[in-house]
Amino acid sequence: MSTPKVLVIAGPTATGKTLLGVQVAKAVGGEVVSADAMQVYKYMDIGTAKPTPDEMDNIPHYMINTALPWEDYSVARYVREAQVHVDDILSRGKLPIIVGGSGLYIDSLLAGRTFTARADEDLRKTLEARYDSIGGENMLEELKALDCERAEKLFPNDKKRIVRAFEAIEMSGKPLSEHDTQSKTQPPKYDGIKFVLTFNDRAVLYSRIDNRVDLMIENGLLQEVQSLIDMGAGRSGTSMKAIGYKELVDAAHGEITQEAAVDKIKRESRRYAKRQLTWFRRDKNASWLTWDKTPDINFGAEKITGIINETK
RNA sequence: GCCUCUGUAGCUCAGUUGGUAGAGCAGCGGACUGAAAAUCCGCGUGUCGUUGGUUCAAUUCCGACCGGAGGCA
Repeated sequence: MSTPKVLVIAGPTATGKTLLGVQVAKAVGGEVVSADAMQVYKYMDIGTAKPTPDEMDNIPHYMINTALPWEDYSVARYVREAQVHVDDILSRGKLPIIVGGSGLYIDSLLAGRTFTARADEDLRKTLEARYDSIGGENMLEELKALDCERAEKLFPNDKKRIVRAFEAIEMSGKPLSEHDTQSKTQPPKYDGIKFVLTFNDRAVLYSRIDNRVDLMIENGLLQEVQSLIDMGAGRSGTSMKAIGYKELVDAAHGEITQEAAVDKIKRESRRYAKRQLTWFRRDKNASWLTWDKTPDINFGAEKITGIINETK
């Protein structure tokens, strides 16, 4: 049995992924599986640029609104749930189209990765407290004895990953590096035909991002954030770390002005787009679709459709 | 028109008692295996307004010019 083929449309924010995904879906008989770490949250529509029913245009979309903003979410959960949809689409003879900008989610889904369990709240808190009290240097030194390979890749300030490395050992009884190495030997679950969207000129991408943020504000992002606060979405949750939300929550608490918040959202979005590009550049199997001034959806859809039909 | 101040990185500015310059912000590159829109690592990117002069050497001193701010008229 050969590895099933799926289409991937990735790229930084504001490059036309949503529209292109739908158009290709219509052309080849596909359904969209979103790969976006923030669109999974219900009630977060404007700030995550979630596709509207209009934009979806009767093409089924999965992995959107599958979690609540106050829930803990993770790649592991994403992969588990998304796989079910991808397999279901395949079983009906249709093409799964993975559309999104969360590189880790896309790669993990294609690889069919499994993850070592996460710690319960208590263990994590204990590890974090230890990091805070003895410091990153010492913590890394201790990690060397348990998982040298992992420790050498990490920096003292990377609290999140250091804590996670200890946690993984506690939960699985083996070093994280061992798990990673082992997982790399697994054959991929899906064969992704990958496309990455971007702009020829970085400045064009950035000005689109700025415009998009202004539009989000016009469309009521402030109210959306306020209603999330009213619903009790605390600042500590993952969802409220999303760009556009954390800044406006700060503004709602009077810590920064609204104007400063909007500027920061733009800047953070630009940086995020840059990080996304770094991630996708690493993938040598991806084809790039480089727009000039504006996304040429028809051109892109034709090109992708052509390639899909060839590989059938 | 005259006088004073000012012109250094994309922006705000520091600095060189003459030996071609450095901070913050912005920006750029990279990493990433249960928080990933998260988290972390690395990198000054510059005809020092222009043009003459003095000098072994000028971004620095002097002159002129151009641009900006203020004052007097």
